[in-house]
Amino acid sequence: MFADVIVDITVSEVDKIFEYIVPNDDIFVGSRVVVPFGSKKLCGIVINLKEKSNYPPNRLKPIISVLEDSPAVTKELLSLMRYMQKKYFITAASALRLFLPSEMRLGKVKELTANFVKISDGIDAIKELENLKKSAKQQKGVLEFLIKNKTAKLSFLANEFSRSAVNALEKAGVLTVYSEKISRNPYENLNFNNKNVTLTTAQNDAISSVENTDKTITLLHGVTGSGKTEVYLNLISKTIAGCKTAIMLVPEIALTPQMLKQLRARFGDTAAILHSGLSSGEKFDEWWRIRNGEAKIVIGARSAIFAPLENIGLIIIDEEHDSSYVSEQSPRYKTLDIAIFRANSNGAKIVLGSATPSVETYLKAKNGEYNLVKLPERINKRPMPEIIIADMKREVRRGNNTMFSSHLREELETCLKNGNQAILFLNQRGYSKSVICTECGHVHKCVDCDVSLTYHAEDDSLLCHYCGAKYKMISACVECGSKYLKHNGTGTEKIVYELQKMFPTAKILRMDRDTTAKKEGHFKILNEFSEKKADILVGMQMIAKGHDFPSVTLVGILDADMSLHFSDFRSGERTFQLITQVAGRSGRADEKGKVVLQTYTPENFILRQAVKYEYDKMFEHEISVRKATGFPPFSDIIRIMITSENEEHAVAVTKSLFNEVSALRDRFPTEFKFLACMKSPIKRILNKFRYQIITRFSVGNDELIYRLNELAQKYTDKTLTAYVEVNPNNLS
DNA sequence: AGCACGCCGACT
DNA sequence: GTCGGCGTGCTC
Repeated sequence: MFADVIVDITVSEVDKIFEYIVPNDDIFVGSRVVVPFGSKKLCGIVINLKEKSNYPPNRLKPIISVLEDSPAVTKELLSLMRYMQKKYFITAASALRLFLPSEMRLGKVKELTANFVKISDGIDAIKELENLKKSAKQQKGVLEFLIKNKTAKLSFLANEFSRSAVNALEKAGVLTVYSEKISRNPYENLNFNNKNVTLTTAQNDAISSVENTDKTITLLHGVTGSGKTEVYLNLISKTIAGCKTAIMLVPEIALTPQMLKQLRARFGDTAAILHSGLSSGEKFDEWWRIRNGEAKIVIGARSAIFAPLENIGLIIIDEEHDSSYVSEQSPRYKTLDIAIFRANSNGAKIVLGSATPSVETYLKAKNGEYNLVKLPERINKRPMPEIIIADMKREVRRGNNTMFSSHLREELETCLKNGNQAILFLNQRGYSKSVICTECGHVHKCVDCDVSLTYHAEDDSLLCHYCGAKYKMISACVECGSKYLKHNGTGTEKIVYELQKMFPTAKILRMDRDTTAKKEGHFKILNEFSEKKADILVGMQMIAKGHDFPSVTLVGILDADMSLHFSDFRSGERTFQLITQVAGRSGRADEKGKVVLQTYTPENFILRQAVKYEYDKMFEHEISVRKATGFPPFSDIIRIMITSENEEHAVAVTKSLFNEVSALRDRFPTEFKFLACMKSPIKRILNKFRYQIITRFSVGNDELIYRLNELAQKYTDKTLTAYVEVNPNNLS
């Protein structure tokens, strides 16, 4: 027998099938194997078994070994691999890597073992207990425990009683110490409290709508606090009861623990967690629990969509509008594409949940392509928090040049006086956005990127937020030597500093990438805040996502304009989503929440709708603009990005690529709506110059996208990369 | 991606 | 005369 094998090398030159001789019969399609490849041994996946080979028999080599008794990759995932290969122009090997924990590359499988203790065979433990010396209290304890529980972890016994007591008993032959494979259990110290909830009529209606629709995808449009999570949990419960499995995706790793908590409370160990933040060992163990059917529910961030579940009945994508569902680095896949593929091959349903769906999704729901379900009211009919606009132009006119409007200041005072908590939101980390010389106007930039450096007061450094480079703070301008440097733009660090001056006794916490860098950093800060150990939490977008703080009564959005005037066709809807999400953090318990939204453009249409929670009006407005301008969802924006350390080379390649794409446009004139080439807005990152060709054409023209990919690949070599992005999240 | 094979310059 | 530079091409 012969096997078609994909070897674990992710370059396009080796993206083909290699044939091997199968030495014995314990092999399946999807099995992981070790094969000789040139002068090396490599790991590979069997994608086909056959009786005949096309390759010269004298050059065929045999498979060295089969790594597991059962196939690691299911047939469904193998066909997903082929789908992704075509759709995203990626190698089979890089698709397969998404399906397997990284532990399983190179065949370096580590299993975690622990030492266990049991009563030795043929020993009468009760008798031994009587024979113990009266002084041997610890040994007595160990024996009694083992009589009750049969086995125990050595580390547990050593801790609870004493290591020497166990040693003594082992020496006497009463106990045996043995080692056994164990599963790591991520978040095992989460405590679960199962509360029984009665569903509202709206929630029940939503559930039956998902169950009864003949459409694959349901959009669950529920305002913040409308109880979407309960709907998810019930749908999962019904899926499991029907002997099927479920995947639940949340936008951020930081949100998985609290979701897992709720799933474990209800479903126990059948819930598994899968995301890139787990240690590789944890990931490996959870992956196998899913693969062998022990776990039937998978919770995770984007990559959990590749969970090795079989017989999937339900896929939930919570906060579907979130940009994290699109992978920005290669392989650039869209989570919904994958979800639809898997739903189709399993006969599963997809539920997209959001308070502020992306306009693309909402349009499809309104057009009847998706089933649309609404949860228009908050649980217990709590009112939505009141959003007050603070006009910062007027503040400036009154001589207030701080980041705090008088309105926000007053609200903060009342909030603190009443012993409540506040959250302040700002989308800029660090102390100041940039450092500028007041004499010559030079802005200090990163050596490798065309990006201004952000000052971080914490360690008196300048940080590049694109490549992560860290520099010592300068004392004089590098251009003219002037000592008069000015900080431009305010970041979270500076906000904390100024807040502390305003409210000297208040305890303030800051949450951004800098303070959460350590493992479980999120947890620590959020816990501290929810335990009311701090009065004010200052942070970036991450604090806006799904965390519940019952005593928060005030939310301040310090700079609502920052995202609004971002030069991106999605900035309007993004701003609306952000405001709604942040506002949702306020007034969760009995007290009504308030939101102060600071802006220099209070007349802006999007802001005025956000204040009234008028999602539909925002949608109508956005969709009419997109229709008039031919932007998504009425077209796909395709960007070909050309990056190289050699600028001339990049320019030359951009030109020839542009000519080729132009020729393509001339052949399909009705498809193309726009075509241009230009320098990228950030023209250099990590010492690579960035040029781009931007085009818009008819929605879903996979054929054309494939051709552009072919063109881009043709120009890619060691010194230059060209790649295609479809509807990228940002165009910088 | 590795790695071997292979053809030209600086050295003991 | 030999060591080694990294260009080119192959891996079932």
